[in-house]
Amino acid sequence: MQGASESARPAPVGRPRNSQIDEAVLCATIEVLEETGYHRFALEQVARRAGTTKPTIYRRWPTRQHLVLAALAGRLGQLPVPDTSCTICDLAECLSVFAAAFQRLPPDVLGSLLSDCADNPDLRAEFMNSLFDPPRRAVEQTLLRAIRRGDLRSDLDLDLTLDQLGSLVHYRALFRHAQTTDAEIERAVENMLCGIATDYPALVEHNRRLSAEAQAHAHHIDG
Amino acid sequence: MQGASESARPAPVGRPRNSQIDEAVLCATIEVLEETGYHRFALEQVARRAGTTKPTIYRRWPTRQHLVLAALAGRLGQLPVPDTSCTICDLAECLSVFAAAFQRLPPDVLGSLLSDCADNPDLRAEFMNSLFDPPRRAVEQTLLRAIRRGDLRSDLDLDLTLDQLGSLVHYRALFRHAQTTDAEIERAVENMLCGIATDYPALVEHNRRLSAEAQAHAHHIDG
Amino acid sequence: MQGASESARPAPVGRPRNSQIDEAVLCATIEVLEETGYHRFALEQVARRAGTTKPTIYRRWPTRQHLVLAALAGRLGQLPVPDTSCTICDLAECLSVFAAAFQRLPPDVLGSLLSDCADNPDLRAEFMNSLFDPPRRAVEQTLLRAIRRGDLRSDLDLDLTLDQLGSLVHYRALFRHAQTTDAEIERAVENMLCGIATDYPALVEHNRRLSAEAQAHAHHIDG
Amino acid sequence: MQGASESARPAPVGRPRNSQIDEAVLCATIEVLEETGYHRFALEQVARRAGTTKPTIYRRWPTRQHLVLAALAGRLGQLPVPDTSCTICDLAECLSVFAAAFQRLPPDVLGSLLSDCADNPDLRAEFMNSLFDPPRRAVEQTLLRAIRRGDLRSDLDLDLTLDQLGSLVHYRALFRHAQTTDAEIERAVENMLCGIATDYPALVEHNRRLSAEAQAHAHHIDG
DNA sequence: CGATAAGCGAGACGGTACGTCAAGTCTTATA
DNA sequence: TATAAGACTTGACGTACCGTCTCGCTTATCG
Repeated sequence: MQGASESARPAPVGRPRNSQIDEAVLCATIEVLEETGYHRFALEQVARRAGTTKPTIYRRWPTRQHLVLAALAGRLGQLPVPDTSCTICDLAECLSVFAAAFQRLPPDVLGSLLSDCADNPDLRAEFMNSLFDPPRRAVEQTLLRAIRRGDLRSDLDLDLTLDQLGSLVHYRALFRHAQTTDAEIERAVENMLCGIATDYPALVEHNRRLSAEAQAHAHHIDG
Repeated sequence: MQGASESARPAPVGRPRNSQIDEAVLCATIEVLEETGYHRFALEQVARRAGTTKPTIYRRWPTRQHLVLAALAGRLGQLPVPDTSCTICDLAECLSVFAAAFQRLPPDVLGSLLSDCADNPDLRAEFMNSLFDPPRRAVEQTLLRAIRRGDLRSDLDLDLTLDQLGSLVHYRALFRHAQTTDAEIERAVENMLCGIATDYPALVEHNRRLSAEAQAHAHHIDG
Repeated sequence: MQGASESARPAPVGRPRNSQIDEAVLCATIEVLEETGYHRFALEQVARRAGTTKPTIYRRWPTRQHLVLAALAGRLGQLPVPDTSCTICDLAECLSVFAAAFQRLPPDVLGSLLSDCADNPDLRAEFMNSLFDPPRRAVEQTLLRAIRRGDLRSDLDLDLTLDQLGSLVHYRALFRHAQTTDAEIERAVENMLCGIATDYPALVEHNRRLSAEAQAHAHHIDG
Repeated sequence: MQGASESARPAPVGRPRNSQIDEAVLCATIEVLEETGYHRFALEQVARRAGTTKPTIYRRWPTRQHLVLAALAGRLGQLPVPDTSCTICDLAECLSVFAAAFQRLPPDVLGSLLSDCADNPDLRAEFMNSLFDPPRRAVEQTLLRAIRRGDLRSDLDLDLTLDQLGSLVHYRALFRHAQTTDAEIERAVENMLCGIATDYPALVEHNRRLSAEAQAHAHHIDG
């Protein structure tokens, strides 16, 4: 029963929108973005390529940023979040899927777009919601499940850990300074889970002793 | 005899440049950047504020990007790399210094600038060299020292680890999604050094068993 | 059947141009020209004064020269060519009308504009067609009628005669070294029609004799 | 009595000017003018070609216009004014010499230069004095001699007649719409001396009659 | 079925900033 | 003190997109 729609949409009077245009424009947006980059990205080009015109585009997306955001979000789609009982696999899988998706993005887009959203809070929220959060949320859920399962320390700082894992997705997509293969992702997960120190307690002890000495030294000077 | 000319800089003939202008322009660049953001950043404004004109600016920096890069790099300056015998302190100190420096940068600049440098390899190299690499190199040296000292696993993947630590600097400067306090940096270093798993070997074992099962299952289906 | 549209103008698709802008710009052009002269003539001033912007002007006239040309040509308008049976009146009338029109032009425009058109043949042709030829053609037709009527010598060199009369229009407009009143025009026409010599045949005879002598002298020397 | 100052040149103290520079600059000016035309004429080009710099040029000629004027005037030099007892030869000779000289000038210079001088009276005077007057003065003297000799009508309007002859020099140099050969000059002189009408008195009579009729007609209407 | 309302292609419009060019002036070091 | 070199201020250039507007036309739904 669509009774729900009784109060719902504002009665579609007039000529209905041609939804093929939406698709054509989003598609053209991606193409132009890939060919010219975000700078030199001209809406007029998008319009021409999509076989339409600027006003028709502006009727659908209020700003260039909204358009690009929509196009990119569409491309990311609804990526699946794995849920096995294996913490290691789940993490690796999450990261792998998203890293692949982001590496397919045109290289200079993420940064520019983010900046262009900087002074409009709503837009920024939309950016975070559609491009930043999805991989983070997927990893977050995996981590929470692992904590509940007792696989991870319960006093975990989630945000922090998400950054340290997420850097493989966004950070590398932005700076493109290194490849992100599956092997690398596995190593990263390992790093994260078991640490990189050979003997952490020893390091802590050493650190504690130094601090004490430093303090004593300071006292000495003060006194 | 002007044997002095042996190192022979190109002989400063003609009216010398007024170095006060360099300073004034760099300074004005930062100001305008902070007030208007990178988009809306107009060279004419910079010129006016520095009490000079566009051609004079273009004589010094070939493009807007070069100018901004120079201004930001100048602001980062030569940050100190600590070197005590304590791996934990050194890492925390490095990250703290750089995180503070980057958090002082105008919010939307890093991303836009990066993108604007995308299609000019030289410019991009300069960006990486003056804004991306410094903190990474500092951390890298600290890590290498720690490996030599035997504090860290010798098979460490440096790039990967640098990302997982560097995310606190660049990644957060870019997305501004979370605070980066000293306490947080300490926690991050701890995460990195000792890992977040409660019992890593057990996780590995579990993972191995699942993989074996999956393979068996696959066989079963195939056969 | 669209047979009607066969002669049809190219179908005015898109938003039509605002013809008030054309007028305002042409008008502003004349004003700025008169106030600042052709040098110091700034398109930005014209735009501001016409209440519009540079791009809008460039959409209509491809170069500054085209614009100025159009403005001046418009001001000359379609000047009438008199046709009575009286050669004297017709000539005087022609010249008078055009001299008056050109004397109203801003003083430094004609020369500069002409020079600016020098290296673009099309532009130069347009200059000649709209500012140089009209008075000449008017006078030319008057002369041709007079020849047909038998009032003028049939072996007349038209171009030459046009220059000798036209100097009152263009030449004086350019150099502004002398007034051109109606009285003066009448005197000029008289000069042209009946000559300035008291006894032309005598002058010719004298000239012939001298030439002969000179030749003889030369012979004498040679021999 | 300024007798004292008669020897008194300004005391040649300091490094003397290198007069070769003057020549080189004037020469380079002509060359650049011929190659690029007056528009696109850049002082920096002149300086480079003359092996010197802008300030050195500005020390000698206060403006670009002064420089160009000097260069052109130098090229015209002191042209000779013929003086035989033959009015026809003298006129033709004068015009021929000057027409040749002006036709050698770069094509777009005269007009632009004239315009650029428009708003500076001194400069304009200098222009008139060095480029406009010389041929006119030569012709003027020839005409005056001819009047004294009784060859020309004594009530001659000199300015007017000078324009009608001078058009062959300046007017054609400006508009370049027609060749000026010696044959043409002879024809022009003939035109001027004996007129182009077949029967001038008849034309005058006709004109007088028409005027009378017109007046009568007007009376008729008025009354 | 014809009025109404929106969608649409086309392109004009007012803006803003761009990066470039040349003018004419100045400030050095050198001759 | 003139010169060579080149930095400097000034101001206009012509171009490129922006995001909005105004047309004439098409395509729906509603009265």
